[in-house]
Amino acid sequence: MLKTDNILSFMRSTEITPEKDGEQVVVAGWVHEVRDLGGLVFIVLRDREGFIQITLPKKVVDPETFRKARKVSRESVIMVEGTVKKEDKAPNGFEIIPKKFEILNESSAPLPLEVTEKVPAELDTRLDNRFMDLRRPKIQAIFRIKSQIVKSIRDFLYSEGFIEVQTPKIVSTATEGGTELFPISYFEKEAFLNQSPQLYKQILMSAGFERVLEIGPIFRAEEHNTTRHLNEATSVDIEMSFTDHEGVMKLLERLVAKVYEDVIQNCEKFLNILELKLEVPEIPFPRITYTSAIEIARKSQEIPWGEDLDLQALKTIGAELGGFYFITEWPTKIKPFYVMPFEDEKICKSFDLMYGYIELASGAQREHRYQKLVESIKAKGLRPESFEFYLKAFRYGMPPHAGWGLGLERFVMAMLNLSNIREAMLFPRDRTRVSP
RNA sequence: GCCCGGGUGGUGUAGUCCGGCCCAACAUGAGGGCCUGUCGAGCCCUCGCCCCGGGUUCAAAUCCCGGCCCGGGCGCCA
Repeated sequence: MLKTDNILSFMRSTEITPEKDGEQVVVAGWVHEVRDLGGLVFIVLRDREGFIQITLPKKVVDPETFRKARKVSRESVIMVEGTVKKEDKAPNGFEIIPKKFEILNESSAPLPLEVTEKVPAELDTRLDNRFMDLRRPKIQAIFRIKSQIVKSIRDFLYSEGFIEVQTPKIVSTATEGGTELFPISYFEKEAFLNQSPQLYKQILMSAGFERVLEIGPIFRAEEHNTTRHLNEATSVDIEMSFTDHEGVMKLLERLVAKVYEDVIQNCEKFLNILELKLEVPEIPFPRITYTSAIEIARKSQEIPWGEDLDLQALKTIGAELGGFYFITEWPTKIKPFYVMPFEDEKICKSFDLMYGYIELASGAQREHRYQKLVESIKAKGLRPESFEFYLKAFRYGMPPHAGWGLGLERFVMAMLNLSNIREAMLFPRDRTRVSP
């Protein structure tokens, strides 16, 4: 029977070295492969950190253990107690000769996809069987790095005096216009899943939090079907009082550089698994105005001033600039109502952080003057009455403020050079997928 | 929403253009066997597939129609 003290004392693959030769250990994990040579059986055990070879010479191990081990199905969960043996012929220079070999849970066969990566699987098949897809070290590496990215973002922003908050995901109004919202059934009322914490983090500026951070889900009901859109994504949002767009751009580029530093320092193993070599991007990032950006885009297409940049335009600009850069001074009419215009009201204090042709973040100094804000809402064809809960916060002392929202999965995608944003989400929600 | 492309063993592909040589091939896998140094082990035997429904035809994986599902691009969007 399984002993609980074993569960508490088992070692992970990376904790064992050839120097532990002769020591008794307990290891646990999945049967990655079984190589049965007749009188000698090798079992490759896979755990969270790597692989361990379990070696069963017929003449050495007990016959019952030998029989059980050579018949165990791939991906079964096992716990092995045995002796570490220094062995140059074994991977990592050691192997384990088992005394006890316990099958904690037998796996069915055949498997829905190959964890060993001998046969590729399509993304759709992989996502349908994500629990197994995620067993592949390459896939797990993406989420180990994503975890580090989130930790790094938190650490950095906490050190800059940010307070982490949680704002509602169920909201009553179609907030910013632009994107489509998912309607939900909320008792007798109409409600939606929130597309962004924008209005709430601004209200918190009025509340005096001064610097807030939120990492949470956002929902977009767009019927897009591309490799860089999700219907549920994670947004890293910040809002900061007593600063302008320049202030939050500087914060953002420092954050990006810090995240790269931390990932390079702490995720070497996972970067190696992904065969990636990262460099900390140099800051400050180049800044180009919208007006000069369309000048570049005009090399390959017609584009009138005031139009949003389409993919073709962004590809032309991205090819010229490469890496990280900001596009600033956008036309006011293509940005949301809450952005602060310049003196010349045709352009606004809005910026996008780009990586190549991918938009990673978008931010601005916000309009904090009540009357101007109401006018701006009207100018977008929206009704100020439906924003009363928000506008109220601007009537009783709203400091000047600025902020941005960074798409976490897009950031992961950019850093790890993933070809599809779905790869950056454990259980992606797209146009057709709601399960698993 | 628009435009392309596609659905063949558990998985990934070939075959479809030009119907018959396909009661469908290859790899991986699964079941069994041999083998004491494998590390994508090797070798032998066996198992398993044409998305669904109509139609054309002597004959359909292949051609036509409808449906369902999926992928990509555009638009929109972060």
